[in-house]
Amino acid sequence: MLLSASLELFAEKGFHSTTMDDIARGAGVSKGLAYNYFTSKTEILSKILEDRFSQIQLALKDKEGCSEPLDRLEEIIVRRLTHLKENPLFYRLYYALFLNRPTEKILQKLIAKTAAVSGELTKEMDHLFSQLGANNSEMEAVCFFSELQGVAIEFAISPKTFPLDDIQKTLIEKYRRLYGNNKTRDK
Amino acid sequence: MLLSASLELFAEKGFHSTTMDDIARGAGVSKGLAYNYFTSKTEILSKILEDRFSQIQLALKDKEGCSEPLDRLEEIIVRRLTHLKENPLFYRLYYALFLNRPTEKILQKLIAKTAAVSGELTKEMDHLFSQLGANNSEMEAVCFFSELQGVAIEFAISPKTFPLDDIQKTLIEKYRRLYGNNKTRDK
Amino acid sequence: MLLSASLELFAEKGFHSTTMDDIARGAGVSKGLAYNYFTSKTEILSKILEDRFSQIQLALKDKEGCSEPLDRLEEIIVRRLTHLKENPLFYRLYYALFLNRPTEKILQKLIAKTAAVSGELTKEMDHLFSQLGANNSEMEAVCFFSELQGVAIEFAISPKTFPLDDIQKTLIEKYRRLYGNNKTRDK
Amino acid sequence: MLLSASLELFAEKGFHSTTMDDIARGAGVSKGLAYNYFTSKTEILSKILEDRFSQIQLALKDKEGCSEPLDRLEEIIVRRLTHLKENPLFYRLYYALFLNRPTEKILQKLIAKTAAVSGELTKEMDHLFSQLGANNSEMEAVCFFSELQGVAIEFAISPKTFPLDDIQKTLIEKYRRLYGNNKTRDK
DNA sequence: TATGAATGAGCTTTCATTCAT
DNA sequence: AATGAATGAAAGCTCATTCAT
Repeated sequence: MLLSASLELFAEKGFHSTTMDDIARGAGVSKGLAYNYFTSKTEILSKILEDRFSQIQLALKDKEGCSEPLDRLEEIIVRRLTHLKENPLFYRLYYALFLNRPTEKILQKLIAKTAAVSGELTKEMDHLFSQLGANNSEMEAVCFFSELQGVAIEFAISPKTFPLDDIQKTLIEKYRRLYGNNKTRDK
Repeated sequence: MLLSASLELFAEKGFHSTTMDDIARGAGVSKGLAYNYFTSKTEILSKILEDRFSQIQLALKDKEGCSEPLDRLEEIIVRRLTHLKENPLFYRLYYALFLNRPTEKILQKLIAKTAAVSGELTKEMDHLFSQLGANNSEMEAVCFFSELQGVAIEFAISPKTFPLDDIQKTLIEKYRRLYGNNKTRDK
Repeated sequence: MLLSASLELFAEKGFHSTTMDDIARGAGVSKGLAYNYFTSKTEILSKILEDRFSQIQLALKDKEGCSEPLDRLEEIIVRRLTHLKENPLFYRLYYALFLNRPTEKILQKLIAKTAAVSGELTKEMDHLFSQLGANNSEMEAVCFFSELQGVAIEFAISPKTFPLDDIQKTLIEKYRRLYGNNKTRDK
Repeated sequence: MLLSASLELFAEKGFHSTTMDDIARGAGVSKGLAYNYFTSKTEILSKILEDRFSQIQLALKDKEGCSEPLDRLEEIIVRRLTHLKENPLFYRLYYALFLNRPTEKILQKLIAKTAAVSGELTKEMDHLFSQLGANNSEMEAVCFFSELQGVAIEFAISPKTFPLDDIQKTLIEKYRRLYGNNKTRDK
């Protein structure tokens, strides 16, 4: 309860503009009780990040099914955007943290961790794009990753108005058009 | 001087984590003098935003040259990413502000303004994509915009390591492949 | 149990640095239960003081035996230092309280009481020293009292390393040498 | 100014019972300004200790003059009690700290330092007492040291009523009587 | 009798802002 | 135009005390 109230406030107002009074009020408890559960405001933030972090890893990892590369690409897009759709607040907070790197050691570690995961994912995409016959699969992977990130951020900023489902379709279609013919071409 | 020092600090540490002492020290002036130039820390931020804002409008507006749609698309990408490359700090600050909406009225207005400009741009892109024969030109425009945003943010976060030039090429090539044949098809 | 745990903690960390959590944990009971026995943290402290206070009075009072003044002096030294050796924690707490006078009324009263007892004791010593032929028996008494106090504090601070037994011997010998010959001289 | 106000308050009420508001009010400045001078309440305390510490070392060190041992003993007593008379508040604070060892690292170090100095002094006294022909010069030194400490504490607790000058005389006379005849005896 | 979750007053500390110089 | 000492409101956090169970 406290964590979800905090997430909402952190995402909306930012970590620093959110006071412990805000959090306590938001969670319907006293400030003192909040400090029974967590030792500091920073710890609340890091717990939020940790909690979702494992989820994200599970949700986003390419399951390396035996399916076609293009299907896997689609699957990756869908999985990522679905997770995004279910956690808009978290992603908003997460990207905000990324943008102005916190000074706290713990948070820096967590952020570094997620960056490492993104790096891995990009490598996997690299492989996938090379399978799809991309000229420069590495750049293609980075580009793809940034693209998804961009969509994620736009949605995170205005989850109510951003047409995520349509964008998802558009994205998938785009990549199908880009790489759908390669194989036939190769033949 | 004061504005550029502030921009650097705001971008790096975030608005709230930057103190007026930091700013004064960074600009090599006294705190008192800073308050002769600006009435508040918030005003410094809003001046930074305003200053760049006109630039951005000039730099990014589609000049509606008579050239081919595909060339115009390329031009838009290049112009935007060039501007980004020249102002990484500003973009980092800008996106951070977008992510945790400030409570100050002035800042909210400025943000709303830039959002409006983005909206216009998206409309223009809509038109462009329809010229290019996109099925759903509106979504295509939003998607394109998000894509650029994503690249921008990735670069803003790590301007030294992100391969912006390569990504630019990749992006352009991608769109050329996506829409390059449409016309011939139409013929 | 609660009182002895409290004494240990108060003596070691000081009254203010000891929390009710510390006390409850130290005594192996819940915080709530501690408040069933005592109405406040201050009350715990005052009960500790009161409890030992009667002991002290009994233990230290000069029994005015019919023995020789010098023997009585020795007896007083022994009695006091023995009591000290058996209650190092209490003395440490007691002297600490004396040094920074607490603001609570109850504690002030208790401290005033013990001061009164010390005053009485000093008077008795005055009498004793005049029997022993001291020039300025009153100052001698105060001096003696301070001396014992000093030894007590040194021992209270580091009960494990301070050589109390040897010091006791030294003290006794010292006073025997100081006043041992007086009588014979007087003869 | 701030340091002396703090010393007064710390000595009177104890470190923990003194708030930064008390200190600021006592020094006639705002709380904020106090934090311009010192980074924390603990730092104020440690500065007080450090400041006086060098004084104490200078004031108390046995100058090892060529004079007679007994004269040197007297000199040591006089020097110490004079310094005490001039800094009653400091000594009160100092002894209080000694009694309930603070948890802060810096303070512990300072206290350890002073303890080391006391140790040295005791060694010097050991030497002096052996010169004076004491049976057990080490214990005699410890005893002497405790004695002075006891007088110091009594005075520190009630500087207005404790007859320090008379006690000083009494002490000196006592030691003269104890060791004054030794030499002649030896002859 | 016994618990520990819950409270809130009060503490230390920070920092945007002011102002005497 | 320029300084930085000074302010005070507000933040994070602690802990004696209460209370539902």
